[in-house]
Amino acid sequence: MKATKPTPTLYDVAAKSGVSTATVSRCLNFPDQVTERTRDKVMIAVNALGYSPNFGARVMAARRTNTIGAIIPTMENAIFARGLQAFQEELRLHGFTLLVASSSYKPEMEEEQIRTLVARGADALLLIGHDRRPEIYDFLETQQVPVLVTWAFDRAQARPSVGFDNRSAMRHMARAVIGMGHRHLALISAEVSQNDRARERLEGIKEAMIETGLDIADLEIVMTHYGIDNGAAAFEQLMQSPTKATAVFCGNDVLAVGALRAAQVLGLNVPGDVSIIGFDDIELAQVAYPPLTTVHVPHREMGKRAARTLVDLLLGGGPIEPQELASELRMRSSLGPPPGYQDIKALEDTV
Amino acid sequence: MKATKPTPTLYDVAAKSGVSTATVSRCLNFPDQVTERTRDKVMIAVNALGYSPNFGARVMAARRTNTIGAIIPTMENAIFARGLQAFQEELRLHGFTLLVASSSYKPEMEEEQIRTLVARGADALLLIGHDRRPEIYDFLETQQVPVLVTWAFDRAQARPSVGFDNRSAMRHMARAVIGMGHRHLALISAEVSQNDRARERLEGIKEAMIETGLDIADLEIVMTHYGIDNGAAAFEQLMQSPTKATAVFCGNDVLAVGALRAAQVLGLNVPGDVSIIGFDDIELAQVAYPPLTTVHVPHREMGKRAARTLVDLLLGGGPIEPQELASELRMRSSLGPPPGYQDIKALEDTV
DNA sequence: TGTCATAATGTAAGCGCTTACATCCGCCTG
DNA sequence: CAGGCGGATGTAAGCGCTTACATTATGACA
Repeated sequence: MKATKPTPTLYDVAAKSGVSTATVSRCLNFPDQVTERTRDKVMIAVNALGYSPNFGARVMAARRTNTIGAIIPTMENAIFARGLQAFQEELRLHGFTLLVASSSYKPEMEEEQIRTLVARGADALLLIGHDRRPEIYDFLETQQVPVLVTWAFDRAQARPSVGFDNRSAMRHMARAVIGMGHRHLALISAEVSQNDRARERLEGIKEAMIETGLDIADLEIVMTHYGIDNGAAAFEQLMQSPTKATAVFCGNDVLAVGALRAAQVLGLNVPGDVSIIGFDDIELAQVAYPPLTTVHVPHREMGKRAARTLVDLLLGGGPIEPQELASELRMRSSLGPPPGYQDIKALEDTV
Repeated sequence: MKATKPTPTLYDVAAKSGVSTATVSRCLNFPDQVTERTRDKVMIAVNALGYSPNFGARVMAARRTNTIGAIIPTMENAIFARGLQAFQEELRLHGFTLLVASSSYKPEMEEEQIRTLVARGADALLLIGHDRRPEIYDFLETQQVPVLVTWAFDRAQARPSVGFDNRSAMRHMARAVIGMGHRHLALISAEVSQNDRARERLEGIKEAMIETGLDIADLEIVMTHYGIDNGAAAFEQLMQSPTKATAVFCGNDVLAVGALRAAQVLGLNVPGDVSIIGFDDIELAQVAYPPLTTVHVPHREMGKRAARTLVDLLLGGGPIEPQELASELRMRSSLGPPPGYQDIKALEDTV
């Protein structure tokens, strides 16, 4: 195309500084294996030439890329952003680079991205959630690319993960909601068939209902895609149902904010007429009106730990240590007692 | 580390299918240069062996990575997320991969990231805004890595950009605000010294003030870092000033949402007591309470165009065509007339 | 059937780096 | 002062692929 002045190579640096290529390479990769004198000579040449090592050649010769790939469902909102940022920062600290791709919550797309990242030489992969065709895991195994799952923690799963227990987090929240007196519950969720996180959150609600003697058949569920507008539409749909729920759980904060908006449009008071509960605790949750009761996920901590885990694995070689992080309930004003509520619980307590 | 069964190479495939390595390579890269018969033979071998080309080797031999790097100031909030997502989607369509890094709004960090991405063989770079030490641009030139600037558009700058004119966008907004009767203006901005976007936005306000006969010395400015809490703190500071502003511009929506929250805490009615104006129009802006008047930036379109531009450049080789996109005012309820306002403008109009 | 343009395939030279191994040098020991 | 040792440096063999160029097969045409 344009063959102007060629980029300087290791040979140029070696020639200019009067040492061998091996020494230059060592200067760059293992500075302490080289005399200070030599190192200075070399660095001067490096700077003078504006030399920068060729990635491809380096990868090929060293047979590793120092790159870690991550595939998140979406970049469009802040759900994964904070965790990913922390992940990246930690990786950088250890000299690794992050390669990000997003799958738009589509499994086929995720598979393609996995293949792409592997083809690009990712030394390891960070994936969100466990649900995935076994073929993919086989492929990863064949290619000898280690995988760490995050945003979920489930001992029952074969793959190691660094994350939190979606089910128990949601169970805790549901208990709190039921404890406030709510009996008519609803859930706006993502499709659960290929999303273990969504499925686990749903299960959490069911478990809490069973514990407290509610009939899980009464849980009204609307499945939709994540998105503010979808959340709003789903909420409207729920409000048209005959058994009007007094508490609407949402699969994440984005849906919940949509629900909040729809409530406003419908002239419903939150939490006076209906309570709305989110999940994730992204910035949106605090800023929404009214502020959203939600499950706080330790995004940054999770990202950081995931990075450390992967780095340890890649450098040390030891097996991955699964880690469970705690999530917390953030009680804000979008949750209150159901309309016309008398303190049944207080009554029960006296029994 | 672990030297189990080695990954199959192009040679293995060639041997297994009884053709030369060149033919295998062509099969994979330019299928139509090869007979169907041969192609089938080769593909069978590829599948049988589970062959996947080695990225490093490919990069080295072909001298390009099909990777484009982007450095954004932050991943933590949604400011750049949507644009980046669109950028990535479009790149993917053309077979390019995106390498993202974030600089936390720190110039030194950005420089380091630039070097890292170049070292990783990015074929081109997408950068936010123009402000950057000349040395960096020199480096990029030496390395022959083309750069596209986005999130800004300024004909006066040497580098090509695909974006919008921050100054004129803010000028339009300021005109509208002044037109509503506001005379006491304030701005919460990021430090402008190394941020041309922030600087241009400030200039836009000043221009509008000059146009309308206001004294730019009266514009109260608080500089802070982007962040909800910083926005809140800055707003509180402004509200303590003797000449209380009736309209507070914010460098972006994140700051504005912080201001909104601070107003609520201070018991100020928005826009009754004070108007608050954002910039960017991210999701937060619509969801905030009251909904934020802001400058709508065509994030997705910008990302997409930037991707196309870079792809065209890399494939076609033609020079980069700078493109200016339009931004729009989004008038929502956080902006209203100043307290006790009489319609001076209507009066003026009759003159 | 022989020619010749054209398409298909093969040959082999790198791409720029890392690293195992060889060499060299300086200095300590006996 | 010879011998030996260890640290610094040099030599050169690949890493797995692409691609310019050489060679061979194909088939249209006279």
